Amino acid sequence: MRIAQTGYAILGLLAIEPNQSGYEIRRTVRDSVGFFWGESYGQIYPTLKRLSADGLIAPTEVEGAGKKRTQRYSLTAAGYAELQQWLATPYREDPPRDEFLLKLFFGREAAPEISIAHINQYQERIRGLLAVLEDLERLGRLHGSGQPGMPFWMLTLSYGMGQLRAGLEWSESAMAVLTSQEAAQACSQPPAPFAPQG
Amino acid sequence: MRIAQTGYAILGLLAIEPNQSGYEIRRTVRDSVGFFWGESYGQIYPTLKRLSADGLIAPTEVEGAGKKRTQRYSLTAAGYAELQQWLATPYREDPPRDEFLLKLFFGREAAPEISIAHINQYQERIRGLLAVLEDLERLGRLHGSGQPGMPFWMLTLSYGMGQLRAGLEWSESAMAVLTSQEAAQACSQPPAPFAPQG
DNA sequence: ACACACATGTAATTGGTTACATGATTTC
DNA sequence: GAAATCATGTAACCAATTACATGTGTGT
Repeated sequence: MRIAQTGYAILGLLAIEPNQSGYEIRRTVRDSVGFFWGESYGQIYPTLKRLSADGLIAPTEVEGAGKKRTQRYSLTAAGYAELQQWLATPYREDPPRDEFLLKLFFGREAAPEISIAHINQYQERIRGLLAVLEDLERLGRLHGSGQPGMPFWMLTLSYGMGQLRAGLEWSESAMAVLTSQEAAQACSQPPAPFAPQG
Repeated sequence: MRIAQTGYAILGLLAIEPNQSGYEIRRTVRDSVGFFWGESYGQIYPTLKRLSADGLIAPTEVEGAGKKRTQRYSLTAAGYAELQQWLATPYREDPPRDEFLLKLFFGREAAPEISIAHINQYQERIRGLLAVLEDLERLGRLHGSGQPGMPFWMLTLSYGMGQLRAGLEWSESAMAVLTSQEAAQACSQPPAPFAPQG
């Protein structure tokens, strides 16, 4: 009966909106929490089976048949209890792994243009995400009254926006550094000595 | 000859400081890039073997023997080339998974105190990290002249600090929201209906 | 006719963590 | 004498991604 993160994500989404299929859950994830959470079909469908077998969710509605069939699920009381218990425990602080920062950290082993390209990639992604979050916020303000989860959703949104804006600001100063004399000089110095036998 | 992230992390660290053992590499990771990167022994030692077999690193120094023995490695020319090639490719944008935000997103399914506890946990972690980064920055300024990688290291540091400070600021406003009438009200409303068969 | 969204699922692979096992050396 | 750090390594496990397989319905 051990449940992984994906399981709790599904329980939570079904608590907000019951009677969803695997396909719909995945779309909901993408469109609402996509900027801080992701799920793939390869994870969702088996997890749905598992949660159902454990009695934490139950199939509610079936539409169509055979290859064209939509199976929807809802939370059971046990599933809701499980979700609440999970919510009540401290969140897991998993080890960070940021390849962007790692490449930047090693930046002096390459030409400055390489790091500049990474920052460009970063800025593009950030700007894209920021646009998405702004849309999300606007939509939330319009259609969101009556939705009891809204204050919490907005909290995650404002978190994301704060992080993104800070990242964008930093990236400007990073650009300044990378186009400076200092960076060019650092990159032009010879690398540390190698071992023989290449 | 396919190398994973851990491999590149090791190559990069050996490019900065040659002649390091697995143990030292792990310490270096923890103490210098620990706020955005982590490595475990279970990953480091097998990877060192592999990189060595592939000729990207080579054993340079051995100290002691038997159970007490330190095996150090350095980059080969091929390893440095591999590192540079990796640096020159766009960084991988892996799917985000932030359990903190997920729990906060589902916050209305629990009592407000639950979410407040999460924010407290968050603030504590952030403040701890911020202190670490400030130390790191101070140390860098003192002993860091002559280190050609310094500008890049400082870039990752300022990135981290920017993110942390933005997070801290956000957390204050989040606290205000969570202690408000609005939050209490949202949490007191009944959950969405369950399926039968619990 | 073609592409895209709908819809469910499996299999292979990966890249990692955690726990375990062992022992020497240093510090309090 | 206990605890922490130094030091290397293996085995079990895990949760996830990716690619594959299959087919329907809708819009252009």
